[in-house]
Amino acid sequence: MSGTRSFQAPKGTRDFYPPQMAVRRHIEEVWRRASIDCGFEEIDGPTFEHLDLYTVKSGEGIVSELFSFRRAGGEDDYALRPEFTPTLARMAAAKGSSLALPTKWFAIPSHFRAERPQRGRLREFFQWNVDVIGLGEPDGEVEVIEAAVLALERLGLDPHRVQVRLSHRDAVAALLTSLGTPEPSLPAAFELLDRFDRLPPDEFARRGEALGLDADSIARLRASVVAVQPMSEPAGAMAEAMGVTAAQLASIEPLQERLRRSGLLEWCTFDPGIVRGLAYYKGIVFEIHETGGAERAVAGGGRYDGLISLVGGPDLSACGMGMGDVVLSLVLRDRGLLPADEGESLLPRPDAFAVALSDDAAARLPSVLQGLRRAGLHARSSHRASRNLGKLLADANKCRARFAVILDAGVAEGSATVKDLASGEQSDVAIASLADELAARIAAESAR
RNA sequence: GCGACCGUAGCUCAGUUGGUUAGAGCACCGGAUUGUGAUUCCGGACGUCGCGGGUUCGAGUCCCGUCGGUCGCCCCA
Repeated sequence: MSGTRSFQAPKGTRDFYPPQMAVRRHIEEVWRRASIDCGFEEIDGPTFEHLDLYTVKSGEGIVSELFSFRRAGGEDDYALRPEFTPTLARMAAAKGSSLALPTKWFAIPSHFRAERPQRGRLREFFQWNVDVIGLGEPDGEVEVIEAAVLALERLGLDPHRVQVRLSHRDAVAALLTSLGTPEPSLPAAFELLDRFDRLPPDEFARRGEALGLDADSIARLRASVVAVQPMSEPAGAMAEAMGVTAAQLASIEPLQERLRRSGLLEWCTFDPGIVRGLAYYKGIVFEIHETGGAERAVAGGGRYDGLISLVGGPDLSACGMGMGDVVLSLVLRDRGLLPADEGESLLPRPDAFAVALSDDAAARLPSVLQGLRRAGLHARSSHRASRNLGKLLADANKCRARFAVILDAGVAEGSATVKDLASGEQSDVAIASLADELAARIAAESAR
C-alpha cells in the first residue's frame, strides 16, 4: 500500500500494554487508597494551563523546560502541566474564602517536561500529589508525610529501604549565619548546599570562600551537612553531632515531637543537605529516598505559603508533596516488589472460561457467556475453532481463569461441566444455575 | 542545550575482510492425534535489517544525517 508510514512513540513517552497498565493501576490504586484512608479528597484539573501560571511561579527560565504552544491563529500561550501545584493553588484561590479549612486534596495527574530522558526521568509521567491547605507547620507536613509513608508501606517498603529526609530552611539559615554567611549570600549558600554531593571538595571550598566563609567555617559547614541524623535522635544530641547549638535547631523540635506522636520517627532522617527548589518553598522541606542512594528522589515536598495569594487567592498556608511513578517503579523493581513477569500476574483474572466441544455446545456458548456477564462475572471464551479440550484448557490456563466451563453433549439436558482450574476438580452444574454456583464458589474462596 | 554507547522477526540473539533468495531458539496462528491444562506430528505467518541520503558492480555490514533507546552533564518545579 502506498502512503503508509511507521511511527515511533515520541521521545521520553511510554506505551502501556496490558501488563504495564496493570502495574500502573496497582501503584495508582495504592496511592488512591492511602490518600482516602488519610482523609484526602481527590481532585483533578486541566492537562494544560495558561503559560503565565507557570512563569509567575517559577520565572521565565522555566519556559525552556515546558511543552508550551499557541493555537494556530490564536494569541494565548499555553503549556502542558509540568507539575500540579500551580493548578492546585489556582483552584484553591478560585474558591477564595469559601474554602473550608483545612482542606486536604490529592490528585494523580500526568505531567510533561521537555527534558532529556534518563534514568528516573521521562517527558511524560504520573505523579501523586498530596496537599494540605490551611494547616501550619508542622501539622500539615506530618499529614502529608503520613500518607506518603502509608502508601510506601503498602507497596512493601519499610524504613530500612526508604527514608524521608527532612530539613528546615530556618535551621539551616541559622547554621549558615552562625558560620559567618552574610544575609544577602544565604540563597547562594543554600544553592551550594544543594550541590554539596555533586561538587568536588576543593570546588565546594572555593565557592564557600566566595560567599564570605573562612576555611574553618567551610569545614564546619561540611561537617554539619555530612552529619545526617535519625529524627529519633534527641535534639540535643543531634545538635552536638552537627556542631551547632540547640537554639539553632529549635525549629526542628516541634516537627520531631509531631512525628513521634504519629509513629513516623523511624521513617525519618534529618538531612541539612536537602534544599529543594528555592523558588517558593520555605520552612520544612523533605525528599523521600531509597536508602541505597542509587536512585533519584522518590518524592519531594515542602511548604509553599504565599503561592495561593500569588495566583490571586487569600493568604493561605499550604504544604504538599509529589511522588512520581518513574523513580518509584525503579525502586520497587530494585527491591523485588514488582512481579517478575512485568505485570502479567496483575492482570484481571477471568472468573470463568467457557469452551465448547460440539456444534450444539458452540451454539449455546454466547448465551452462557452473556448469563455469566450479566451476573457480574468476568467471563471469556476461546476464539479458536479447535475442539481439542487440551488446547482449550491451555487457553483458560494462560489467562489464569479460575473455572473452566465445559459445554459438551450435556447441553441437550441443560448441563455443563465446571472445572476448578486450581484444584483440577470438576463437577456437573445446571446451566441455569451456573452464575449463582460460580459466584458462590468465588465468594467462598475469597472468604478463606 | 552538551557527550558516550546502541537500533536485525513479537522476544533473546546470529549474520565472517561488504558478495546469491537475511537465519536460529522461544513465542504466535491453523490443523491432526490422545477428551483434561501435556506429548507428538503436519502446516502457516514471520523482518523496507529504525528511517533517509551517500560510497560501491554490490551495503544488515562502511560514511553522513535523522528519529528512537540507554546512561551521564546541565536542570530537577
